[in-house]
Amino acid sequence: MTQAKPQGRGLARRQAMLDAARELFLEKGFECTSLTDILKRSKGSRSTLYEQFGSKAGLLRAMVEEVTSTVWQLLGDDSGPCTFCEAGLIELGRRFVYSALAPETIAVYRIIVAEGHRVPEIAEFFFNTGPRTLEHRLAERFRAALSVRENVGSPEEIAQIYLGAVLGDLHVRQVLGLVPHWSDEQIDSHVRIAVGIFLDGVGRPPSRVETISDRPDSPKEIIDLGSQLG
Amino acid sequence: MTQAKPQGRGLARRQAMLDAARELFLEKGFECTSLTDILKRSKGSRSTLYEQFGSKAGLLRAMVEEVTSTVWQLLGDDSGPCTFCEAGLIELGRRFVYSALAPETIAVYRIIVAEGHRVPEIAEFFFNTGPRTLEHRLAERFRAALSVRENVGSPEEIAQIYLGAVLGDLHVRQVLGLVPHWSDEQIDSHVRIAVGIFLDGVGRPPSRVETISDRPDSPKEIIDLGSQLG
DNA sequence: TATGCAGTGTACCGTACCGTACAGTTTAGT
DNA sequence: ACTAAACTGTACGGTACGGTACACTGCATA
Repeated sequence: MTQAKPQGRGLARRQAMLDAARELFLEKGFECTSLTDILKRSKGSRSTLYEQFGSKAGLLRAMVEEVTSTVWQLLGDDSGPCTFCEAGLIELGRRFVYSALAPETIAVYRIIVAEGHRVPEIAEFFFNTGPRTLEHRLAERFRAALSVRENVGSPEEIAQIYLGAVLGDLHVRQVLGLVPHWSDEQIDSHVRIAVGIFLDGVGRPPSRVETISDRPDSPKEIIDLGSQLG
Repeated sequence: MTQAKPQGRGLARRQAMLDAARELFLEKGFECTSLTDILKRSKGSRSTLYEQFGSKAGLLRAMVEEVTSTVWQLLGDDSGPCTFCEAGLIELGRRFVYSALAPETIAVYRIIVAEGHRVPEIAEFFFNTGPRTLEHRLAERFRAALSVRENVGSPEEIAQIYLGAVLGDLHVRQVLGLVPHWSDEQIDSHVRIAVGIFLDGVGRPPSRVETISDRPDSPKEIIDLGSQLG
């Protein structure tokens, strides 16, 4: 991302300013970063900045698009693992969570949440490039893999629930700054558990249609879920 | 919330200012709302505001605490429906989603995300009062209801996954302003589906231990989930 | 070397806003 | 009715920032 002179001095200055903006927005947020801060770090001049981006919002827009495009790239290639075996769901979930929790993603998310009303289209760009695309790809596969059963909802809804389960509250905690950083082990473990529940469920109270012996693959662990009705 | 003269003029003015601040922060965000705006709406004076709250951040803090305390109140009473039958999980999920998507909650969340670094403790207050408390209550019940099975994680983790699944991406979409408002039917349907998956799962590929005939409660709908390995 | 353009550095303008000060006005208690 | 305190309204200071203007510099080409 930080490389010199793609072509001509102009683009080099543009990139330097984008880099400085990205770093500073990530460190201090958008509002608290002044153009002077950015110029101090990028060694550029005010005139050049306005020539390249037109306004502070223009700079934000360019920076968000750059970060968004690169951070979700992991999810773009279908050449990954198999998608709907358990291992595939785990690997996909891992990639999604890593992308969603990357510091750049979190910073961009913070900025969009705060400034979204001023530059509305960037929120759409962010969400469409990331979660929405993934949801669609997942839903497509789900549609092919699952014949619909009543009360189970559309493939899109199932995909949304899968992503929600896999992400849990990791994202909220990160965005609110309640956690310094999640370790790889924590993420892996969380995703693994979520996928397990997504596939098998935690088990239904025995007072319903099924009996324990109806589920020979996991008999003991759902023993008294139903006795808790309070 | 908007009532006159709890006791003395002071508290009345304080409440009027809090109300105006809540409304305006909700409409325009924190940064874009000036004290002049608030004073214009609350009919109060600048001096009184500083006497009551000390600073703009103090006003924010008071407003966030008020909203947070009231909006999660729905979740506070255990006298609700049974907690772990399917109906109970659905009802609890509904309440959680409604609280999380309430306009006041969304607005407060936006503000905290944007200004959290300036007033760090309010983010903690928000999360602890809402999701964290609920997670703990859920986990406690889960611990009692489920005997642990290997690879399934702690009750806390299961609770987090439950909340994540139930919320799906509704919250993100709302926060990013991509949706005007969710209808009650949409929320109800989403929660119902999520709880279904949480309890039963979507079904595991037949290439694993179980066979189709092992799950007589939902035989047809999981036919070729495994054939999709990419 | 001469020329022109791209980029630089800085000074400046207008504006918006937080926070304070202060004189005037309303309310409540005696 | 008198007085003290609470509240109002406004004006002002200080500051920070976005955006513009403009003179200056360095590099590349003819």
